[in-house]
Amino acid sequence: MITNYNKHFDPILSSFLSDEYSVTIDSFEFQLTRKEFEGDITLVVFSLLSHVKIRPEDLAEKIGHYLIQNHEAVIRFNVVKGFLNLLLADKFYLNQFKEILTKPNYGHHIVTKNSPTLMVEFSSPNTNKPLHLGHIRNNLLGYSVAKILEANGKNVVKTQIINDRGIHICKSMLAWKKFGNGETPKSSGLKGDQLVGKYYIKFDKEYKNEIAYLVSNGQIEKEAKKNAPLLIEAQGLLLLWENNDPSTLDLWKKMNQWVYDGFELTYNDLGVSFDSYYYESETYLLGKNIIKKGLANNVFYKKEDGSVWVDLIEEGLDEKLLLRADGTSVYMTQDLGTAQKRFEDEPLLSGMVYTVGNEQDYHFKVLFLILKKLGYDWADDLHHLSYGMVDLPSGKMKSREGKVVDADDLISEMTAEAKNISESVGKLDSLDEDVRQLMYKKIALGALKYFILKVDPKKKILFDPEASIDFSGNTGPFIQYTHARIRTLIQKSNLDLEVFSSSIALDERERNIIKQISRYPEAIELAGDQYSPAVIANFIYDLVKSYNTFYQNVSILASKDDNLKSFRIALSRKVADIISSGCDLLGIESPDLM
RNA sequence: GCAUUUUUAGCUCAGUUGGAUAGAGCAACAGCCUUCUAAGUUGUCGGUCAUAGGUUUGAAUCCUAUAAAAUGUACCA
Repeated sequence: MITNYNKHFDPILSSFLSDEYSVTIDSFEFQLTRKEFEGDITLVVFSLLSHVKIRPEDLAEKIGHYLIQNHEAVIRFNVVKGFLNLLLADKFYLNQFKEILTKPNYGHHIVTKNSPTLMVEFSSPNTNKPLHLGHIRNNLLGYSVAKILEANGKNVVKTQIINDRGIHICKSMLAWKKFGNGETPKSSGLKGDQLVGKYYIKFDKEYKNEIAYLVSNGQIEKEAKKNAPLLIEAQGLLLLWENNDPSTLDLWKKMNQWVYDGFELTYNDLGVSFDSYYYESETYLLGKNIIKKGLANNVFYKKEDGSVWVDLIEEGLDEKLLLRADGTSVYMTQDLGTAQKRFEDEPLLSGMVYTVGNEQDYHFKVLFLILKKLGYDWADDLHHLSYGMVDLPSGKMKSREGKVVDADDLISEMTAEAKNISESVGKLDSLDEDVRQLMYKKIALGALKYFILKVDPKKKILFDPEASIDFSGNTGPFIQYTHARIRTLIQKSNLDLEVFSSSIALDERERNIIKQISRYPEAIELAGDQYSPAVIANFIYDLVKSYNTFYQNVSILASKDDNLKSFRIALSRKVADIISSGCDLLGIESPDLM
């Protein structure tokens, strides 16, 4: 179904049906005509039959005749079963195109101070290990969705909650203390997050050794896992941290800072950024006041041992623990508190989007339900942007075991590959060395981002490091390349003004392009409704395909007719603008040269 | 066991929310660079839309059952 023709045809169809059959229908269903039939758009007549009791062919025929006589855009029609195919005048498309040209930020809704504010949370890393491919998907998705929501007229606050405390952080701290010999990012030349990650892996290795040793001395594995000295020591460190032990806090701050510095570099490479930050070390005690409130309202209840629970069995879920018997909070408690805090921090906030993997579908279902039960009016405006895992052929990535596709490694490998390919096809040779290096990176990231964003978020991605990511076909570089080609074409055209009259006979390919670009606003809205960059990616790809067949078959600059040439350049420019805009929504750069 | 999600060409994915004869890329094969950039383009090959029922004028799309896979299943975060 398409909607951008409704404003042109709904009124006239509506009045026809009311005059002829005394029925009131004010919206009609159109679709693009299949290429094996003559026509541009197709009115699907079937859905009208419940109101008008005649054969679909007859109704279609009548409507067709009426439109020819009463709507200047319709020049021919044919009827196949219940489908009324309408052929529209070139002038209609030219006018449509001219209308598009007058809208500077075509497809984007304007954001004002009064627009609703949304918080989009993504990234949310642990500070004990570097980012891997799974985090890349999270970052790209969150960032792109934030952009898409902006394009849909929302004020967006991009935020992340940093998981900077807990036993896992203490593990890497302890390993560094014991085995690090004072190693720093400076002394080792390692990126800070890589360095800390190294000690997280080191901990796991030594810990496993200890378990093996204990088991060989007769302990059961389950016991050995609890009794290993390293684990006990790490737990001790967590206790010291919670009691604000100065030297522990110092080490914690120092190592976290290394990680933040390292992450910053990776975020820069990925081109993502944030407007605000939340730290779990500051929020992990929040939420207890909500528990009190819930108890007072009988939304929650207390068990004999003093633990607090919520009963969601009526909603088809389970009972969920909110506060342990000893009064300490759990993950859910924190999230309740953090949500509330954010609405206090941002007075204009009207909703939130959580970019978190589908492992936590259940958690967010429960979280949102509890907030709703507690009566927060914003509880209906929370959305869990759930996405599938990125798996390796060998299974799940496990950073403890070092079985990951490291984000930094992947980016540098792809940059090297972009360089290889550029050199072998002889592109970019004219550029300076440093500009060229930047270009390789833009192309590499274009490939990576598109590879990830073009698939529906909820589907899992299987990434084969052996196969690597393509640079030709349905890929980011293909889109970037088409964009660059159009930009140089425009430059070579040397036209000061792209003004043209409406007396042009359009080529079928040109009509197709106009049809496609006129649907860009729909695509942006759909992407926003579905929180799915894939919608944009696929839209842009289709447009690029259409433009390429046009480009391949029409010598644009060779045209003797200035009017036609102006039109074609204007069309090309609009296509380039939309590609560029779409890439921007995906966080992909679209260089003018390539 | 229960819950959620996924299943479309050899591989990776689309499929405009129920419309006509299901589309791309990769891979394989055959063409197109003296013409605006060949990371391109034209064509060939490739389909029991997991399976079986149902609803409907019409189903890859909605419902039910079955199968396979992934994830979750509460005092980890």
